Amino acid sequence: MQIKTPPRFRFEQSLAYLNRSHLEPLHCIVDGRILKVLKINGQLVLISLGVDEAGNLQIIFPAHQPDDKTRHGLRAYVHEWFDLERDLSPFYELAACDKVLRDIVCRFRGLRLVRIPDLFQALCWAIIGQQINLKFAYTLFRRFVHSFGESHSWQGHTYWLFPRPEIVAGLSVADLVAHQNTRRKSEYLLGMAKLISDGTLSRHGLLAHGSFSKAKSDLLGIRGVGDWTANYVSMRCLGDPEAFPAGDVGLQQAIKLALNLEAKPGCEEINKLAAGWQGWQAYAAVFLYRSLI
DNA sequence: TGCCAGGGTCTTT
DNA sequence: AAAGACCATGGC
Repeated sequence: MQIKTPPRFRFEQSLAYLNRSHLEPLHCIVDGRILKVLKINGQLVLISLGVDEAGNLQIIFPAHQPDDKTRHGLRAYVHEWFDLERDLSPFYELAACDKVLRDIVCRFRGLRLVRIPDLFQALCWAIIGQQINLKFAYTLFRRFVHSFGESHSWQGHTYWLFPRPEIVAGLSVADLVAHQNTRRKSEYLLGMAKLISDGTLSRHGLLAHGSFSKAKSDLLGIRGVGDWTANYVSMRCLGDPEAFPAGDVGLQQAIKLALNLEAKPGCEEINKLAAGWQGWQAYAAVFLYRSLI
């Protein structure tokens, strides 16, 4: 199966982002291809995703050939996963004259906003990652997936699906604290799982008003979701191009390196720089994150 | 070893 | 509204 790619797309750039931690539990990368199990419309499918000679995305099914409906859903998933439907020309124009972005965008040309289509997964990843270093965040995230997710083995390798909110909603705070989550974060994760499993919170519901700012304010109403998390989820899950987690220490670090500053810039200074990124703040963040790998 | 890490809530002023 | 206390644990 083939998926035509848009201009300004280089699979390897997004691949490098996806390959930044060997603790990543939801996919593995072998010989430039992503191996991952997905559940599309209730159908399990193992995919191997890479690029063909023409530079288009190519999906191979190592296990079972899916039916047409599943293929259709998979196509939509990949479009969203790599943000293929966005025309990035305005961003590249903007970045070419920006002192922070110019060099970085040149170095990582072709990178896309790699999205986390599943809202529950995006929220959990953000919450687990709050206030701890990225390596520890991956450790906790992996432990969470391996403990409560669904596994499928094929040819000696085990593939994992992210835990369903109904499963997590049935856990206790103690279950999550035992995994070295803080008590607070455990409460947040359980609360989130309950909101999603009882239907109060959904990705569709967040986007129903067609307004990203409404979605962001709805997210902010959830316990455990502050400015950083609301922006992170708006960016990675909802695809809001203007979402920008300004307080992020990683972004601060990236800007410090890009401008060769002596100290990390504060929120105020970052917002001043970001004023020139209107409409493309999320892409600025994506390239800044990428520069740290 | 002490500071830092892809923050957030709750309380106090 | 703004500032401070507290959370709490691994990484380096």
